[in-house]
Amino acid sequence: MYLRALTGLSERSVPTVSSEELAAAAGVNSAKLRKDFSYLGSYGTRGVGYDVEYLVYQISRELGLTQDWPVVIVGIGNLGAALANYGGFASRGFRVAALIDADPAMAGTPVAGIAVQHSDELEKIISDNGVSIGVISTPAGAAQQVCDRLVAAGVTSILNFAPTVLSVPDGVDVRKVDLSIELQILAFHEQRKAGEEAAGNNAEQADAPPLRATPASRKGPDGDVPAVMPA
Amino acid sequence: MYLRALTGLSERSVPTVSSEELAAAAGVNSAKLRKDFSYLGSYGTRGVGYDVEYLVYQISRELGLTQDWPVVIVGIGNLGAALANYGGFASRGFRVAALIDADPAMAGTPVAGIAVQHSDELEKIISDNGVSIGVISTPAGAAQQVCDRLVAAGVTSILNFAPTVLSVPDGVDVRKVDLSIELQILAFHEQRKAGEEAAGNNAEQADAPPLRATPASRKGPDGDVPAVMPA
DNA sequence: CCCTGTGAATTAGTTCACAGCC
DNA sequence: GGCTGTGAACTAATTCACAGGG
Repeated sequence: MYLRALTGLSERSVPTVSSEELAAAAGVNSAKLRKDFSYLGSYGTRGVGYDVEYLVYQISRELGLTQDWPVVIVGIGNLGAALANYGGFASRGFRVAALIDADPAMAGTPVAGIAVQHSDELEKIISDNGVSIGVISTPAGAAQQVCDRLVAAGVTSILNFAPTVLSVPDGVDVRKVDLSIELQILAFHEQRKAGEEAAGNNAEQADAPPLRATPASRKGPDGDVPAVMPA
Repeated sequence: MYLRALTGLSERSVPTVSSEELAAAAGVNSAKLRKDFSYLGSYGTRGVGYDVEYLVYQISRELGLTQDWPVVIVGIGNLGAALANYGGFASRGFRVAALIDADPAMAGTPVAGIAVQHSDELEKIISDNGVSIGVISTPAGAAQQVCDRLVAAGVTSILNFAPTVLSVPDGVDVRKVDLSIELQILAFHEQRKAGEEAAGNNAEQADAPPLRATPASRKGPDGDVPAVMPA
């Protein structure tokens, strides 16, 4: 989050920022930002602020983005192709080492400038390129099987776009991206906006989903309107 | 999160779950789950647990997923097409009301069974369909302009896949999806795995990024290894 | 004098532990 | 007897507020 804000400043050639400014850009309290950064080291200058470029580098390094991460994308449908074309990867140290698809007809087709390879080659590709991160954008039915092969071939981190829960052995990380979750969050806020005819509430881009003031004790079938929760 | 776990149970026709079981499936503590659910009402039965279908419905309703949300997708490249084809939307109450692209050559082309419409029609489509949620999957350069038109036409929630920060008036929600963030998180854990030659650490799919034990006081140029933070 | 870095104070979130109900 | 619902206890996160350096 901080890195994204800093990258923006960097692009606009801003040389330094104060915790106050950067916190505003990132949408957090400045004390929180200073405390967060203090865990990385003392990279600021009292009376001045933080050097943007230096901080970008330090955060990138801490996040492991200064090294080269070869990744493979398995499942080159629309989503796989979109990911292969996604500009944000390269600038973060991610290199698309290979695109893999089970469809023999796809083999050889260039997507984002890289020829798609058949899944028979999966194990060889992983070991030849020393890939430790795999992206799964196959249909749900194929995901677990692909996952098992990736893991057996040595992949230890998996980004799963398929709508299935993957099971993996200990020591392997899986992160699941559900494209509808964000829409659900928007719909939730949207619903609350609509229900705000009564009180004179403030509408903004809050992230917390307020519901009810106290644990409540309703029961029985529904029908009523969402209420209000702590914070 | 709970809803996803419950949907899985529902598909396997499991009639009831205890807080313990559901908590395990969702990866949280059972007391937390019970407290969370208590904010929605008393939907469990002591000695038995929660009725899966009933709970699915109650949570869906609270999240606003039992109503129909027409959405438009603007920018029908690979990503837009992938989103249009994404199965997870329909099951959550999201209905793709229209696909919009600025390229006149795209107009009329069916994507996911829906004919792409030209962006000249944007305002009319929004108002005819009562759309309040828009998805932007255009290139970065077009995003702000599209956003402005959506907002002017009455859209009050925007899901932004373009790699830009959008500015919107008060009362409009924007959520940004950065596909590389999840990869960054994986890379971070991956880096930490690699750096674990020293201590006999436990590797698992932790979500928290541990860094250093105490605010620290290093300075000067880099070169050293990530350290360890609170929890 | 401005702005960082950080203990102390405060606020929020989680877990415990058990009364109460099925 | 088993499991929910929830105050109380505990743990974590955030913010305050200010000493101290540039």
